[in-house]
Formats: sequence, structure tokens, C-alpha cells
Amino acid sequence: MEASGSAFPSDNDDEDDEDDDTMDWEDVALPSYMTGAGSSGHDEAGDVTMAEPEAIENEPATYKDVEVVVEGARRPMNKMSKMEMAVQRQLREWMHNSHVVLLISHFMVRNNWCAREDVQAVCLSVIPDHIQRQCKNKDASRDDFTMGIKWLLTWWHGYFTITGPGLVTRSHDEYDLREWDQHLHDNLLQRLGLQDTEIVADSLAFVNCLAEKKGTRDLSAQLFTALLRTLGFDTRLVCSLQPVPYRIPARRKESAPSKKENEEEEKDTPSEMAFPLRTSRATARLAYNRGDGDGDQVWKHKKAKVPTVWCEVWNPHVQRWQCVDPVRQLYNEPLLMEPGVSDRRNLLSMVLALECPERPQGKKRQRPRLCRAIDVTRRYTTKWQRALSLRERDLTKREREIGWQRWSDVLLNILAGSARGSARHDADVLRRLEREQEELASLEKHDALPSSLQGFRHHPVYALERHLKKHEVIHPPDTRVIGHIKGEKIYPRANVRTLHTRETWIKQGRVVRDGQDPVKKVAARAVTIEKKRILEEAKMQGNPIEAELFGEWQTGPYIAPPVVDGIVPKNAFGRVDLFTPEMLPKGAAHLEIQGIGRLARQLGIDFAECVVDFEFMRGRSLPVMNGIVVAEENKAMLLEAWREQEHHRFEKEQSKQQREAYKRWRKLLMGCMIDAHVERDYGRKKDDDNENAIQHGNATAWDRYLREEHGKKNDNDDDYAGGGFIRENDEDSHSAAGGGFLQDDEEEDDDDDILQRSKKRKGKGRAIVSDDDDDDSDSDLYDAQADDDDPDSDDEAVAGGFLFDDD
DNA sequence: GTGCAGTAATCGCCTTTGTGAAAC
DNA sequence: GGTTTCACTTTGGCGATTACTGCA
Repeated sequence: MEASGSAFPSDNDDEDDEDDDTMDWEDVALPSYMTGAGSSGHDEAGDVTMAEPEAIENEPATYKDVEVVVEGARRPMNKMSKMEMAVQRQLREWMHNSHVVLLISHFMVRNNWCAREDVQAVCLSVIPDHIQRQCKNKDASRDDFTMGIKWLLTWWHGYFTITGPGLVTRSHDEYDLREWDQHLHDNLLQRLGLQDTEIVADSLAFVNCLAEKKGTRDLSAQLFTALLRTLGFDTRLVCSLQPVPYRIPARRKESAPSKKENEEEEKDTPSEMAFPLRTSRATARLAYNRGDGDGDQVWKHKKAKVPTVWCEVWNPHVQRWQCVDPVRQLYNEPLLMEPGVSDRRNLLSMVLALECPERPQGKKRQRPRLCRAIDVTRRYTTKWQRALSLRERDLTKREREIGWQRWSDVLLNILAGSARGSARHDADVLRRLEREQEELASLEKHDALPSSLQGFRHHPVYALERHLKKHEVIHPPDTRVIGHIKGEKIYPRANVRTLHTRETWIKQGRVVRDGQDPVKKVAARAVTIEKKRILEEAKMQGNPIEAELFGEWQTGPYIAPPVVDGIVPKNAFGRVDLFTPEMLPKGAAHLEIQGIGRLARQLGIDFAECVVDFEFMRGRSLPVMNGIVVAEENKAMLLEAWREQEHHRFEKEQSKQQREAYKRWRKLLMGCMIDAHVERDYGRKKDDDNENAIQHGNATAWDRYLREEHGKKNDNDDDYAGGGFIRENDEDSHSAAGGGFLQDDEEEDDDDDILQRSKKRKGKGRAIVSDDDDDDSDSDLYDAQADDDDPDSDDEAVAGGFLFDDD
């Protein structure tokens, strides 16, 4: 064979040559970029270099009738893989969830401040007398109650100046994480204009804002909550959380800027993006920048954008919580607290009402208990489903199947339940809570018929045919039509049924009954390479394959053929499908033990591997196995054999370990003996000033080792009783009572001797014993002398292990 | 301000039965 | 030499959904 610069070739190895002689090779001419001929083939140093990718792409190589075209990169460089996207998505979710927790903590701290006695004392000093007098009559009648709140709202409107919006929603893009790394301590928030609310260090600074009479909308609502509590109103601080979204908005292609984009560009500083208002932005900005007193009127106007913090007061006359917006002077107008759809700085997803924290009775200085936070979102939104979707992504099908709960649901349950469990609420408060929950639940159920087509999408009660998914159908066909909208029929959502292919039904343990016609046919889909080829071929022949879909009413439970004479019925692949436990053949047993199939084969027992699922890898579908299926009558025998085999294996393993241990000990001892021999025969010939030689005399290395170890022990503890090797020549100097090897020249280590010796030292020693009954400490030091009268304590002190001997 | 249609982007679901090398 | 175990690798297309824009 000749290879003219071929990359597949032939080293001049003799063996290779022999093999090559039997093969029919063909000479081919390689293009210049592969042979290295031409200018780019070798660099000046003579190293082989790669040709430019463009050259490869532009120069198709032709080998007789075969054309090879090297394609460029299939995926654009900036496009993320699915896995990268999943990682990014996970990161965003963690950021979102963390932000939610931090915001709740923030509002809980503020809520606690609103309940402090020192804060309320300052509040009382600023509230005019006539309002205080009016509020004292709040329990007299419904009108007095309402009037007290309205007077307070009016006074507050003139008293407090709004300087900013408070916390708002910001997108991921606005937080440049690279900058965070570099300037974390550089008050970056303020510099980037992301400081939406004032920094209040403690309750003193908080109440100082009341004296300064100005602050953000958030602060206004928080201080107003403190005022209401001061006047004896049962008040909750309500906050609509504005965390960073877990979803990234769709990135638009670069095109001519729209009108709105142009408007955005007009903004001078990032901070102004945080103040969206329906009233002219320019007016608000000018007023705010000037710092004149009228600027805040823009925030307080009834048509101003909705704030994210407000209050709720319990009205005993109507037995309901009523909302109070101190910023816009609104009372009991819950639906006006919902932000407009165009307001992207205020997304209503989770509204929490923080109750007044209880202070433990008789302990004024003690911290208040954790306050209860109730999810009251449904009271303030007409778009409940949208609020839920903004909270958190839906669980995937798999997550639902394995019983996961939404993170936000778990969190809200904890927030609502923790205080319920810990605080001492009277029956009245609990009843009030239950009633509120019922009221909120009914708000969801009694949704009015939507007025737009879009409103029917995902509606829990109603459905339109146009919104049915690919695998959905209205069943039965003669379902009663509830009404019409713009000429389209409205059906009950309960009659929307999901369809599946035969294979999908089998995975759910159901099988399509004989003679059933498919309800719907859709284009078949393929994922595996093999299936794709089949589909493509069918398409080219003009007969595209369609997938047949069936409804649950057309299926019945899957019943596998039974076991006969110990033989397990198998599918075409020699296995048993066991996607659900009900699919187990009658008379069979499922053994979920890995490797038991081998034993069954050895014993001549018929069995089949179990397929419980499929997974996808490299464009192929692979079955997921879990154990085997055998005939029920063989189960006991097989399990017994398995136990025996395991026992045998365990013993074998143990003896192997033991052999290994002996081997290592032998090696160590042999080494020591050789060392000792060398030392004895040649060591003494060394220099006389070698201290070791003089000191140890004829002692072997093993002896020296033991002495050194012994010496170390003496340095650490005068008496060692924990175990190991101890050589004892002097009774008074050492004692070993805890275990291990005791070598005593004069006496055997019987218990009486040990007790006697320990009693000699009793006056001096102490032992560490543990006392599990004592909650305050895990272990206590007992003075042995103090327990002189208790004979049991003597034993315990000895057996405890540590004896300190002053000798 | 609201709803609708169109567009673009994200994201979840569907699919459905291996292979070769190393270890035992 | 036969059998078992382990590692390999993280598709990709389509439909549903959502955000956004312009228009009525």
C-alpha cells in the first residue's frame, strides 16, 4: 500500500505490514491543507499547523465519487445548551426564593418595630388630641370606627411627605452581578440608583422618621400601622412582595426603537425608572428634584400608582379585615390595591398580612414572638392565576408525580402555621382566622364569567374549544354548552379530557380496549434515531405516520398474562413491563434485588428482568431495570438461596480481611525483627557518643518502641485506662482498669484487685461520667470524694476510664 | 385603560428496549 | 472464556406559554 501523505496509515511496523497485505487499500490524493503542502502547512519552526477553518469549509475535498463537506459549527457561539439554560434557570429560582425570604424578614422586622412600646409612645405624642378622642369611641358604633380612621388618614396626608416609591420590582438585567463582586461595600445600590427605600438602622431611627415627617411610601404605611396600633386598632402590616422575577423577559431582536423605548431613553438616571406614575413623569421628577413640598402630592393622588405596602384593620362591627392605604387616603377599597397591567415595577404575586406580634405576658423586655403572616393575595387581585404564576414556576409533571409541593406553598404554610402553634391565641382569634380563610377561598371559586376570550384561558371553571391543547378534547361530544362569547361556545372545564397514545396509557397501567377508534389523530413524533428514520421514510412515500390518541374512557386496567407452571410470561424483549405495581402478572413475585437474576439462572429458576421506566441517552431510549420477576412458588427458595449466598459472601469477605490484617502484622513484625538484628549485630559498632546506643544498651528496636510509647503515655496521663498495651511494673504508678491488655508482673487483673487499687486513690481521683437525664449538660464532673458513701459511684468512677493520679 | 392579534423567546413534554470496556 | 457491571452523556423538535408591541 502507498499512502500519499494519508492520515490513515501505516506505520512501518512489521506486524502491521503483514496485516496490510491482506487488505485492499486505495491510493488517494489529499488536499493541500491535510498534507501540509503549501505555505500554511508548516510554520517557520517546522511544526505542523492546522489550516484555517474557512479554508476547510470553502474547499470541498473530492475523492472520486465521494464528496466530503466539512460543516461549520452547528450552534451559534452565544447560544446556551439546554443544560446551561437549566443551570441558569435554577440560579434565578434560587435568587428569587432567597429574595422572597429576605423581603419577608425585612417586613417582619418593621412590623415588630410598629408594635414596640417606645415607638408607640412617640406616636402618641404626635397624634392630635381630637383624633385620639374620636378613636376612643371606635367600639361604640360602625360610624365612629370609620370616622376615627378617616380623620387619622386626613391628618396623616398633610403631616407626612412622600419622597419616593419604596421597594419595587427590578429585573435581572438591572442587577449587574459583576459589579456586585467588585463594589460590594461601596454602597453600590445608591450609586446605581437601585436604592428604592431608605436605610433604617433600628427602631430609634424608625421613629425618628416620624419626627422628620418624610420618607418613602413604604415607610409612610409602616408608620401609619404604628399609629393605628397606638390608638388601639387591631392592625396588620400588609406588604405586596416585589422580589426579582424568576423568569427572564423575552429578549427582543435588535430593531428600530419603539416609541416606548424612546421614552425610556429620555430618562436621565436609573433612579427615575423606579418612580413610574400615571401622572406626568416629567412633572413628578421636577417636583422631586426640586425637593419642594408639592412634589409628594403626585404620590398621594388617588390616581397615583398603587403602593406596595399598606395596612389592614379589624373592624369588629362588620367582623372583617378592611384595608387602609395611608398614601392615597383609601379606606376599604381592596380592589384599588391591584396594580395596573402596564405597571412593571409593581407585580402583585404575594401579599402578606403581618399580624401584631404578641409580647409574652409579664416580660416587657423580652423580644416579641414571631408574628404570623397570612397570605391575603386573593383579596387584592382579580388575576389570581397570574399571581400564582408570578410567584413560582409550575411544578413539572415529574415533580408532581413524586409528590413535590410548590416552594411558596410550603413557605406560606410555615409562616401561617408557626405562630399558630406557638402563640397562645384564644378561640376567638382562631375562629376569625378560619373565617377569613373561608372567605378568601370563596373568592377563588366564585369567579365571574370572564368578559374576554383571553380570560377563559386556564380558567378553573370554564373552557373554550380554541384553547384546548393538542392532547385535549371535550368529552362527551354532546356536552351541555354553558353560554357563548363572541360566537364561541363555552364548556365546563370538567368536561375537558386528556388523551394519550396506546404506549402512554400502558405506562400508566392501562390498555386501550379492543375495537376502540381513536378520538383524535395527530402527527407522530420521534426522538430516537431509528424512529426518526422510519418517520422520514413514511413521509417520503407520501404516507406520514399519525399517532392515534385515546381517552381514559376507552381504556381498562392492564392485565398481564399469568404465570403458568413457574414460567414467567415475557414481552418481545424477554422482559416484563412493570410501570405500575398492578402490572405484575398473576402468580408472580417482584424481587427488587440487584444481581439476583444471576442466582436464579444458576438455580434454573425461570425469571424476567423488570422494566420500570425509560431514560434517554445519546438519541436512544433505554429501559430502566429494577430487579426481576419470578413465579410466586419460587420466591421463598430464591430468597433463602440469596440469604445463604450473602452470608457466605460476608464470611468470605471477613476472612479475606482477616488474612490481609495478618499479612500486614507479619510484615511489620518481620521488619522490626530485621531492624533489631541489624541493630544488634552492627549498631554497637557505631560512635560511642551516640546517645541512643548508650541509653538502650542491648534493647531491640521493638523494646525501644514499646518504651517510647510507654513514656509518651506517662507524659500525657499518669494513668491510662482506655486500652492498648501497657506494661506495668509498679503498682502505685499506673493502673489500667478500662480494658485492653494489662500486663502486671505481680498480680492478675481481676476485678477485686482493680477495685481495691482504685479505692486507694479515691481521695485523689475524679472521673468523668455522663448523665443523660440532665438537660443542662451532657457530662458532669463528679468529685469521687463526694460520693464516698455510695458504693456504686466508686465502680462508676473506676469504669469511667479516666483517673487522675497526683502521683 | 383594556383587549386582541402578531411576534419572538422561553421552557416543558414527548419519546420508548445499547454498547464497549473492565471487572469478576 | 463467559458473565456481569459500569460508564458513557445531558437530544431536539414541537407546542404551550409568556412578554412585548401596536392597534383599535
